[in-house]
Amino acid sequence: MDNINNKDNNFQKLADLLFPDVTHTPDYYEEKYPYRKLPSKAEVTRMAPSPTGFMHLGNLYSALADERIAHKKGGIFYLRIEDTDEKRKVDGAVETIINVMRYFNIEFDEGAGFEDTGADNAYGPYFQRQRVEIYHAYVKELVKKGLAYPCFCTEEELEKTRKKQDADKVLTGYYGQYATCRNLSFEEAEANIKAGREYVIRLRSQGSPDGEIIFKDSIKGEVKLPENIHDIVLLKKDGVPTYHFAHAIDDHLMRTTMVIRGGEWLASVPIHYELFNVLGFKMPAYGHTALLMKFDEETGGKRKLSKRKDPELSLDYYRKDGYHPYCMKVYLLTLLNSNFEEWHEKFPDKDINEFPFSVSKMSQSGALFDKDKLHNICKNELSALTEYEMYDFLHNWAREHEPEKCKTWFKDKEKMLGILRLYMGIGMKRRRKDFIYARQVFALISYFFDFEGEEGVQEKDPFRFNSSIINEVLNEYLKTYNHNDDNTAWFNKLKDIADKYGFASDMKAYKKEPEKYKGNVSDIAEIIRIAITGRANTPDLWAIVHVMGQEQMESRINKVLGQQEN
RNA sequence: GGCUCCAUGGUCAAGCGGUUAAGACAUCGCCCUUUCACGGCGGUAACACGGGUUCAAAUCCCGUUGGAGUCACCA
Repeated sequence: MDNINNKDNNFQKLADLLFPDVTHTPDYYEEKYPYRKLPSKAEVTRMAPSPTGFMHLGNLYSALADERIAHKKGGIFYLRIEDTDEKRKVDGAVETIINVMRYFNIEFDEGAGFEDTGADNAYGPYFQRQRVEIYHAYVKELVKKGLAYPCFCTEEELEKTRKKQDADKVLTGYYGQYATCRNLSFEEAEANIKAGREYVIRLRSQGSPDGEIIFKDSIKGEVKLPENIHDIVLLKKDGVPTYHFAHAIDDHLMRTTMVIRGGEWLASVPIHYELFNVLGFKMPAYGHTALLMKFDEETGGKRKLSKRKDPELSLDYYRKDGYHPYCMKVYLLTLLNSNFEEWHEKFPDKDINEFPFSVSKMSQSGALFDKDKLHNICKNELSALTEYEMYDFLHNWAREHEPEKCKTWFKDKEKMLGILRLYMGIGMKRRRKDFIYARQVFALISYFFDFEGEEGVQEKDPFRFNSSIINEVLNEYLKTYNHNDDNTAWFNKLKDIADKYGFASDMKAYKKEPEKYKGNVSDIAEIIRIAITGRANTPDLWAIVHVMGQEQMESRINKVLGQQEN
């Protein structure tokens, strides 16, 4: 009995030695951060990035899930910055994160960066580095209970035992008999500290090697995992917590009810399980999302998105190319909830935020990022905009990414609107679907503007006839052209050209006996189209000429005629 | 390698013991069309393999194989 008391006493002494300045107890914080008063079923979720400022599609993917889960039932979605690793810090990252999320229409209710915005922010601070005294209070408590201890092992020593474990083919790590600092006496620890040796604080794991936990994941269902037996690091030598420990404290104190995170975290659930247990916290619900995958050209297989290897999947990239945020959201939602696509098609006019998002409908296996699908969605969504919305979207994008064109192309608003109407098929029976993203749109319509600088014919859309035919057709076209012709009269002239040079003006006749002709009226139109626009695919030619004007059209054709003669 | 998760067409996916195995993207063909598109119709194409359980298996169980994730004083 004396022995036990003595031991407890030593833990208390150790705790005071380690954390002489910690005055608050866990109870203080429990009271300071009470349970949130929220409607029933409302979830509290969060996004918790490290402040590198780099975000890729995968981050948006799970942030969107978090946001939907919180906001569909009046919950809270907040931003916490996990800046415990000094090396990862990048200036301005928080602003970047908030701005990127805002670009995609994902708003936080509170958190980092919202200190002066009138948000409640009652559960802050939201930067982990500003929370060290909180972490210390809890660690001190653990030390006092004998559930944590200082470890003085150096990196070299750790490396040495790891190698030995490897050689012996046993589990690597700091646990059991390998956890040498576990049983240091108070006096030894005290001597080490007085000698100025650096140390970390480790958990004294209570797990057993053949223990098993059954964990219920909101997405994956029941998962059997081995108990944690590692004496994991709680506080690094600079006194800052590791991710695991900070996660337990923060999500408990910030009263998070559901943690949606990437599947790469599933393997550390046993650690979190023990941590919550040892701290006396109730675990939040967890949903481990399937990772968004990418086809790897090198290996010919799938792998998770990597920020180093896939810069083209960074959210910045999508902004730079001018993908409309709404389209991105629709795409991600179709990946996130398999029934979304159907719902969206059924109720195209409903706000996508009204979709009953469901965690249980989330995919189990990793979806391959599919650019074709994204583009298809972009085409569809963009074709539903008005020309004015499109104008504003392009204008805003250009202001940031194409400042030159922003000045020149948008000088004549009516002209630009005319082009957009033409390309979007506004006023036609059906909308066209040519537009995918801003940069692509600019490339599509460039011939209306960069007329002088650009060469006539783009390589991928070359003429399919020889130059003498092209010359004949173009010359005849210019000769007979009358800017006052209406669409029908204009097209009849194309037919005349067809007849004159051995092309079929009647499609049905052509189909019956194609060998009798050089081609058909469609080929005539193609030649003229390519000459004027440099492209084989454009909207109605007559309309194009009436937006660009006769002069520009003629100048363009003459230029091609000049090239053909050389 | 240990542990874990996953496995339906090229891609995303419905499917929860009995289906002609949906749908979307991509692809191909036809139709519509005075040119480009849009649109309409149709085609090709899948339950990884092997054992069970069952009257009946894509569906449940066990193995195999394959893919992915993770094993830090990074998150």
